[in-house]
This record gives sequence, structure tokens and C-alpha cells, in this order.
Amino acid sequence: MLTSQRRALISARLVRDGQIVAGELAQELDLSEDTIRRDLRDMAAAGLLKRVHGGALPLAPPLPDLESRQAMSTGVKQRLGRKAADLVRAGQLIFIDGGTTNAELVRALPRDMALTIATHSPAIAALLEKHRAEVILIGGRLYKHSMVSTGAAALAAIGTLRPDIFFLGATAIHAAHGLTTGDYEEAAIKRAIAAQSAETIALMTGEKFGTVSPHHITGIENIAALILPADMAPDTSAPYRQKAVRIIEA
Amino acid sequence: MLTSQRRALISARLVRDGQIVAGELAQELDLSEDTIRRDLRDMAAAGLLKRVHGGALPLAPPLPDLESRQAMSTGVKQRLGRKAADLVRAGQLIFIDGGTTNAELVRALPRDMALTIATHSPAIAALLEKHRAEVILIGGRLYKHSMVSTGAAALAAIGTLRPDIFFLGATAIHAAHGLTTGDYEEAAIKRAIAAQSAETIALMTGEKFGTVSPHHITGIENIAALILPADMAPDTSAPYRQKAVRIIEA
DNA sequence: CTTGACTCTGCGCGATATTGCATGATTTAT
DNA sequence: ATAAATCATGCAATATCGCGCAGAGTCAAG
Repeated sequence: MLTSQRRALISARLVRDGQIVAGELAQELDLSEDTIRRDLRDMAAAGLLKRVHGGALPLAPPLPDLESRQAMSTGVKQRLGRKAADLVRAGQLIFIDGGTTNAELVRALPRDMALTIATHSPAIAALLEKHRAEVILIGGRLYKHSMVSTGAAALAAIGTLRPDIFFLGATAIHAAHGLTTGDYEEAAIKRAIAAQSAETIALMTGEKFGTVSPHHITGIENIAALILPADMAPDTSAPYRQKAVRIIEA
Repeated sequence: MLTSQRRALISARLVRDGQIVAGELAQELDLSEDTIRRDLRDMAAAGLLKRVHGGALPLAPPLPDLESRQAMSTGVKQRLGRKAADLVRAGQLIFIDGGTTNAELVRALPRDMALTIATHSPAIAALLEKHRAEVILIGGRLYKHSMVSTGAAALAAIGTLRPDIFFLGATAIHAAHGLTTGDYEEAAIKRAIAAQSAETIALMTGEKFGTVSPHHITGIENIAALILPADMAPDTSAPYRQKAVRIIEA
């Protein structure tokens, strides 16, 4: 790869991602970090970017929305959300759990798709304003930590639904202990939704693998598909591949 | 995440939220609280914010924010919302209708007040995340235009509540025709909530006065208080003053 | 064809920066 | 008044940095 090509790529990435992380780019291009650092140093001297510890930033900050979203490194979650959206078919009733990863799923859903979407997360419901889909909001007492409806009212409302797909978010996943979360009520709700649904699909970011939280949701064998980042360590994801779960890499 | 990005995020949050809570931000960014504290300490030393126990505050009241908000003509809604918030007492159960004016009411509510707040608006519910109040979310089919729960499920859930105050939003208000709105289901829901509540308080911006929408909610005589802008034409508000309604000017 | 100047790249090294944890002090809430 | 939360500090582990050096490739003059 030519130097000028590489520098053009750096400029393009700054526009696209709003940031450059020297170590990541070196690994991606199979170059030493020194080379990237030299590029960044030179380009900073040429006034093309702002050098910071760990990488570089654009001289003028990008759009506020883009900034805040990518600052929180939602790239992984975006990829998971897109893969999940690919599994949805027109006419289905899908249930979407709370959480920022599932929010990315909503953002990835085509706005004009004919769907019925149920959720117990007000944040997810609010995101669906511009979508054509019919939205069923599950009410109840809001559990403050994860901001989803819980309690008897929520359980009763869920009992009337038979979703085709339940997109599940959990706090932790472990080969032996399955999917777990931190709150008793929250776990009960997720269990109830999963029991009503034809299939449950879990979206999990890498740091959750191999960890366990106090309250059990369901075993891995009850998950129809597990969506996880493609760049995970192979031995981390190996136990789940053996459990005959469908693995989707994003 | 790059350090300088994180600090930029902190600055952005200070403008947006008017405060930083160290523990919350640490959890959200998956960092130790020490790192956030160090950021706040350094930024305070650099004169970018004011360090306080538990987090940080902006140095000066965020003028640009206020400016841009009022440029979007939400200034009136903010004033209405503040006056409405003044009517709330600790320990009460209040029901908050949907809409941007009621969103300002939520923003004006003290975050640490002991309350139970019911709402059928996912947007209002999402705003209450940082509040100490218990939140009861009314579920149902989301009516897309105003993004509130409607239908039998919502009506049933409302029937179990006896709110002290219902903060009502409506599309139109007229001395003879009372409060009206554009959707049949929405009107039915608002009627049901008002019927359950000890008192109903309406927040109305100036342009709604003297107008009528197709579906009737309730008459002016059933409104305990009407909060309206102070800078309205006197003859516009005169008919409502004569109806023995309590008028609160904001 | 050979040689030398030049550039680019990767590696090693010591210096610096960042982060998380432990500890004891301080503040806040109940 | 007591418990819990928050804080500052020191320390150790890790990441990143800048610099010098050497090998590989390029190019042009000899």
C-alpha cells in the first residue's frame, strides 16, 4: 500500500468515523503502529487533523449526533443491530427488548416495512415514531436501572402476544449458566416474553461472554440464534458454537 | 475511546443535561469512576467546568442552549412547564399526558422529589430515567400521530389509578366547545384519565385558544386550573376567566 | 551493472500517559 | 450519630509516544 493511499484512507476514516485509533488502524492494515503514528504526526503538522493521545480527531468536530454516538463506540452495536434487522420479515410480530444494542436494531429496520412491533421499553417505542410499523407498548412499573416495564401488568400484557421473534438483550452470557441479568423482575419478564415467542434471538456484545449475573433468564439451548461480534477471540465463542446454537457473526 | 473524545463528551453532556454524575457516566462508558473523576478534576483545573461532590456542573449557565431553545419557540412551553411543576407536591400520584409542553413539565420537576408518575407517553417515560420518582407506564397500541398508548389495554390500566393531578395536553381549546383533540381514541383516553383524577390541569400555548378539533375531551368547567402564557391578548383569554376556572399565567 | 543517496518501514529502547485498584480521608444522606 | 457514597493519593500494570537505528526498496549518476 502506498503512503499517499494510506493517508487518503486516514482522511476518509476521519470523516466516516470521526476518529482514528492508531493501534486499530495498524492492525487492520497490517502495519506497525510506528507507520501510522508517523502518518498522523505528519498530517497533523500539515494541518489535516488533530493529533491526540491514542490516535487522531478531525480538526472540526463532526455533527453533534454523529459525535455523541461514535464517541460511545457504538460501532459494534450497530453491526449487531443490522444483522438482527436482516432476520425480520414483513408481516411479522416482533418483540424488542430494551437496551442500546436493540436501539440500533430499530435504527437498522426499514421504516416502511409492514410490521407489528411490541416492546416494554419506552426508549425503543419512542424510536419507532417515524416507522410505519404498528407499535404495541407494554406498560407496567418502570424498573429504573434498565428502563423497561416490569410487574404483573406487564406480564399480563405479554401473555396476550405470540411474537414470531423476540430480540433479547441480557447482561451476561455463560456456556453453563446461560443468559442472566441483574434484576429479578427483569429476568421474569424476559422469561415470559421468550416463552410466548416462536423464537428468541440474543444480541450480545463481546464483553458479556463468560460472565454471569444473579438472575437466570434461559439456557443457551433455548436461543434460536446468537448474534455476536465477528472480531471476538475464537476460544471465547467456541463453547457456544458447540451448543448447536445458530451463530451469526456481525 | 480516546481520552480527548471522552472529555469532549463530558463538555457536551454538561451543555445538554446541565450536570455530570461521575458514577453514571463511568457505568455508561464502561470505565472506572477514577478515570471520570480525573477527567473532571483536570477539566476543572483548566476552567472548563465546576467540580462538585458527585459530579460536575457547568461554569456559567449554558447561554447557547437557552438561546437555541427559545429560538425554537419552546420558551413559552418551558414557562408553562415550570408553573405546572410548582403545583406538584411530594408524595402525590400525578399523570402526565404526552406532548412537548408536558415534556417541559418533566424537565422542570425536581429530580429528587418523591413522586409516583404515570404516563401513557413513551417519550415522557424516557425523560424520567434520571428522576427518583416511581414511573408507571401505561401500555397499549401506540397512536402514531401523538405517540401515546390508546385502546382497551390502556383504558383498563388507567382504571386502576386514582391520580391526584392529571396534566392534560390538548390540540384546541374553545370557550364554548371546551378542550378537543384530533383523534377519537386519544380523546377517549384523555377523558378516562380525567375521570379518574382528583383534578385536571391543562397546559395550553396561545395559538390553541379559540380553536376547535373534532373530538371532545371535556368542558372547561371540569378543569381545575388552566396554565396559559402571560403575554396573551387579554380579550383572547377573557372568556376562560369568566368560566370560574383558575387561571395561572406563565 | 554498480554504487551511493534517499525514502520507507519495522524494531528496540527509555520516557511519558493513562488506567484501575487499594487505602484512608472527607462529605453526604439517613 | 451512623452508614454509605464520594474523594484524593500513591502505586503498579499497561498503552502510547518519540527517537535512533538498521534493513529493504527506489532511483539516478557513474
